[in-house]
Amino acid sequence: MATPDEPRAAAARAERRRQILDAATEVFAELGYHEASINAIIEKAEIARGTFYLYFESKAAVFDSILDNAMHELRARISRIDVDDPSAPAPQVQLRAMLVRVLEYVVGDRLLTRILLAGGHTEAEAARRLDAFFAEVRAIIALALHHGVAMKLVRPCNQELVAAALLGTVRGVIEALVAQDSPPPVEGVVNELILLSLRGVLA
Amino acid sequence: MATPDEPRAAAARAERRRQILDAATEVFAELGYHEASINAIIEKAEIARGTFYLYFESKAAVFDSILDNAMHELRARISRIDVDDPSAPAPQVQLRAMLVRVLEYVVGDRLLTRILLAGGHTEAEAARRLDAFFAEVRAIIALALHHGVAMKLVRPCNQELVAAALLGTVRGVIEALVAQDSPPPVEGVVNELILLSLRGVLA
Amino acid sequence: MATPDEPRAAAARAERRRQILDAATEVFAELGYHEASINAIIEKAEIARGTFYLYFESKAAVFDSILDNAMHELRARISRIDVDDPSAPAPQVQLRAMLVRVLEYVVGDRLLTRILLAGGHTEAEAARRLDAFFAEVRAIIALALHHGVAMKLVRPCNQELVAAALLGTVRGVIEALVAQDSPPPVEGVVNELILLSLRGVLA
Amino acid sequence: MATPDEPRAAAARAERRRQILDAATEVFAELGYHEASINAIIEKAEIARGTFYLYFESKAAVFDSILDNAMHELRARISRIDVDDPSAPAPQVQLRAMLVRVLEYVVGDRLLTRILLAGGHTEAEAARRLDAFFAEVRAIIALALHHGVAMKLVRPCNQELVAAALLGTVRGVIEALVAQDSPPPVEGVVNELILLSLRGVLA
DNA sequence: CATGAATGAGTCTTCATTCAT
DNA sequence: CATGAATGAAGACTCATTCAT
Repeated sequence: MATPDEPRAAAARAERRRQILDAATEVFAELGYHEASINAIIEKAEIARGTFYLYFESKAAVFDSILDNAMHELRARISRIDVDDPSAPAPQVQLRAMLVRVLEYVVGDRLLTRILLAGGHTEAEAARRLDAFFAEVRAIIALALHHGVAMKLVRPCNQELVAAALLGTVRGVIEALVAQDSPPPVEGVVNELILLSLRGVLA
Repeated sequence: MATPDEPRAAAARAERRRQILDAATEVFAELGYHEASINAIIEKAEIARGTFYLYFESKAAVFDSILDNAMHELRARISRIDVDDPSAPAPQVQLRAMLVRVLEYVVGDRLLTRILLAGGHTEAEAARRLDAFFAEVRAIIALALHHGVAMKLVRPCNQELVAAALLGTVRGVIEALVAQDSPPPVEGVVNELILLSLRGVLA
Repeated sequence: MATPDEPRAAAARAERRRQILDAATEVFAELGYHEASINAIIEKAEIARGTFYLYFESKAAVFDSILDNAMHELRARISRIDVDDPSAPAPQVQLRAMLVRVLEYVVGDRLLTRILLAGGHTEAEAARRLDAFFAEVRAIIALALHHGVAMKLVRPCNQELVAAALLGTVRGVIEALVAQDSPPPVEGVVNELILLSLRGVLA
Repeated sequence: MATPDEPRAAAARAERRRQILDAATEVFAELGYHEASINAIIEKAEIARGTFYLYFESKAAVFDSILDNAMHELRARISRIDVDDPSAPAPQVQLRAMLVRVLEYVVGDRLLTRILLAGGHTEAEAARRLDAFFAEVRAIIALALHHGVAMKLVRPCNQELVAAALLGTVRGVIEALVAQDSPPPVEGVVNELILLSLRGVLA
């Protein structure tokens, strides 16, 4: 009797989850982790208090889930630049494509991005994972620089430091983008970004 | 009879205030605004609950005071670059000196810096002022770019965007610095930073 | 499915509210507004701290609610005396009936009455409303005297002053009544009260 | 060396006490016992915090002292009416004189009177003594009625009850008086009061 | 599964009182 | 005597979480 309902039920469940996640995202983006109350979330999601805890075990859990999802999406858009495969596009082309993907995602979900960049989530677990994520990205950049230097494409430099700097550059641009109500087309922004960064590091 | 005591009393008061401010800075840096409890602050400062309220009217007030102080110090170290006065040092020299001043301050008070960069201080007033501060800095950078372009020193670019990017670059570097237990000498960092940024924008 | 529960839930809610109101009335009557602590109220009501705030938004709010209710009941028992309608009972009969109604209510809820007469409720809003209430009653008495004088039933007098005096008289009697553990039958008290007051003002 | 200073010192001490008492009276009259803070009192008295406790052992103590003083003054103005001494003025004359004395005092120190009538001083000791005072006055009135009945001057009545009523009458009038900014001459008020009360009780 | 009433630990803040100078 | 900095007990209120229906 339950069997044929199961997939339908699972779908319904996933939908519910989504509904809560969306409401929570809005609330967290607007108020930050601490000021955001379960109350605000369940009101926006139009569910009862207890229902919330049927889908997430705590306020921290929704927050982590939201962040995880965002980091997952970003990871999917960030790829190591392939310099070995001769059939791959030129490094600059790959870089540009990646930046376009990232910025488009980021601009497309400004709420999420705001949460991601807000920092100060004393929610311990989330803070740890977010740090880890940025460390990961920094490492990717550092590695790219390393390869670049080896290939004499990039000037010699303190790669760790420059990676941190470049990550900051991108974050600065993203912050500027998501702060605006109607962000400009991503293409132009990426042009500036690449111009600025590449000239800074190329040999 | 009371006269000679007055300055001493005032000094004692200032000292006490400092003691609280220092404790609060530590706590805010470690836990963020919300998780930081008055309890934690007074325990670290080794004072009684009431004493705290003798020196600050609320938790928000200490926090604001800490941030204000930091922003004040930073403002004092940030100066517009003088390109008109022929007796002034070359722009690049001025820029380097400024960056050294700023980074040295920032590295010297890592706790404060962490608070400054943490963001997500739902303390409304503080958030507002911090935003204003960064907007100010961004405006200074944008103006410098503007002059640079006019003087043909800087390549034409979207100055607002590049200013946001450069501010991000510096923040990225600062974050990397304050995250380390024993930060490297500031000079070298500034060299990298200048190399990276200037090459990115010069004509 | 939810429909039949709704009225039951509403009833349960009203009951809970009553339970808190009753506990609070006892506590306020015994200790006065300020000494009465939320703690004392919830202990007497045997509910948790949070539950209290589910039904009243603040200590002041319960207090106001209690007073409002008392004033409402009293207003319902106080009526202007009708001297125009020939089918109405004689003024003295109406007066007596009103006093019986009022005193019976007052004796029936001695706790409430004590709160009402206690005064000194620094709870600003409550104080304002209570003053307004007594002013209202005084005005009704003054008007009655006014009519009485016009009809030559009442001797000429400073009506405002006499109204204040008569209100005081009734309050004096009420205070005496509620101070006793087993108040005497209201009828006798009303007899004395009417005898005393009427002889004082009749022409 | 100390001896000749002693009286002077004692006088200074008494003056200081007075100064505090006056300030406290103002504050208590305006704010009531609970809202009145030691802070407000010492500010108005222009003394230091510790100094207050040199003259009164607690907030309750000042309050008690103020009330005691007021009750003392009133007691001095309230006297049993002498009906036995043939050389004494007629009872009604004595009564009138007493009421004039009382009302004049009461109008002359409206702040004190407000405190006296405010009630709701959860300050336990004060409440007890105030109750005792009013009980005392009520007893005096009851006794007078008793004598009056015995002498066939007063109609038979429930003397306790009527005493409570009459005390209420006077309180009602006093309240009306002290509520006004510029109270009317006491004589007229006493006339109304006597007319009202005597007619109510005379045989 | 959904509900929402109930819970109580935890927070900030006030203020009467003390005591070293 | 006078001072006022320091104290800490006590109070009102919030909000994440649980659980009986």
